[in-house]
Amino acid sequence: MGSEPSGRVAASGGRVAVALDLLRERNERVTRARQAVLETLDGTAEHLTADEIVSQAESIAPGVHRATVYRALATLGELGLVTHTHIGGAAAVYHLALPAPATARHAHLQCTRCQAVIDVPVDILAPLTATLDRDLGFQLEPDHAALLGLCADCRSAR
Amino acid sequence: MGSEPSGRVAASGGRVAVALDLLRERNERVTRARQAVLETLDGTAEHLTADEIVSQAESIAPGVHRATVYRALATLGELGLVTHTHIGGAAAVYHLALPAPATARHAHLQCTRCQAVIDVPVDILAPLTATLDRDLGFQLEPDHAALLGLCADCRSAR
DNA sequence: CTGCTTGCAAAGTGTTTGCAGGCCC
DNA sequence: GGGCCTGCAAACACTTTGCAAGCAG
Repeated sequence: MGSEPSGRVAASGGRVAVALDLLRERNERVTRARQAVLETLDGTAEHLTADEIVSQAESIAPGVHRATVYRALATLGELGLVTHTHIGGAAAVYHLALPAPATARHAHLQCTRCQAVIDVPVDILAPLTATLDRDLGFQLEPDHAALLGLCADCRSAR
Repeated sequence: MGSEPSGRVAASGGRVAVALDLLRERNERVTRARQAVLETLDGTAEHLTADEIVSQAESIAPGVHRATVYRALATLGELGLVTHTHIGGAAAVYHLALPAPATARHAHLQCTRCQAVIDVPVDILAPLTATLDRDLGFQLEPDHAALLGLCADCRSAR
């Protein structure tokens, strides 16, 4: 399944390795729990909820605790390595913000009927971002909360 | 304080009265709890959380229960009389969607630093709404979730 | 060693649900 | 009087926190 030659993380080039380096750089400790969280996030293109991260991290670092995952996500978030998005009023989803914090960012649309989450490039929000900036001085974080509405399927279905 | 001549709700013209009429029209029951919720929402220009609505409704209809307020808000929401907005990952805020369901709607910006909530006319989101509609067939509900970012004050402060 | 991190358990929000009784129509 | 609504309590989902032990540096 994995593209790594061995069971270990690649020594260079991998996003996890980059993240771990940044941890060391900031004098944050490199722990099994944090590695497991980073590898989990690196291993999926999906948006993972904290609970899903717990499950998957569990298989990398058995015994890792839910609370620890939350704390790791908070720390990694403060360092800018991980971002989260609030989906409606429910659980937040997390993703790795690497290689560059501003690259490949996407916003989320969620359907209020079927709950589907649709990724859209942040570009779509660029005009709005500019407007809010110009008119109100508000610096939008376009990927920090999902936009809610009805998806195409549910619109035609009802 | 109030602009009503007596302690009772005005027989006509009041938003609460309009809402109650619509309830009857839909064969939904007009109960003390629902009235209290509507009057509470009518009485403030603020965005109220469910908990704040409970407190204030309590003084109109003593003994009204939290769960009942949630159910009333759900029912009123389904009828289009009340809308709610998810503010970040925290409690939703509710407002009366009257007189007309599509009038005076506003979106919410929330500052991720100072938590302030800023109202903006939905017009600002019109271009985005049009883009999402055209490109993806997604029907945005611009006031259903707050947009997160940094407010002008916090931007300059840091 | 020093103290940041973890595991555990428990508490804290915000919201929903099952049930029996009560009120609206 | 029939059935929708309510009050109550308990459960629920997500997240946070206090504390003692553990591991990173």
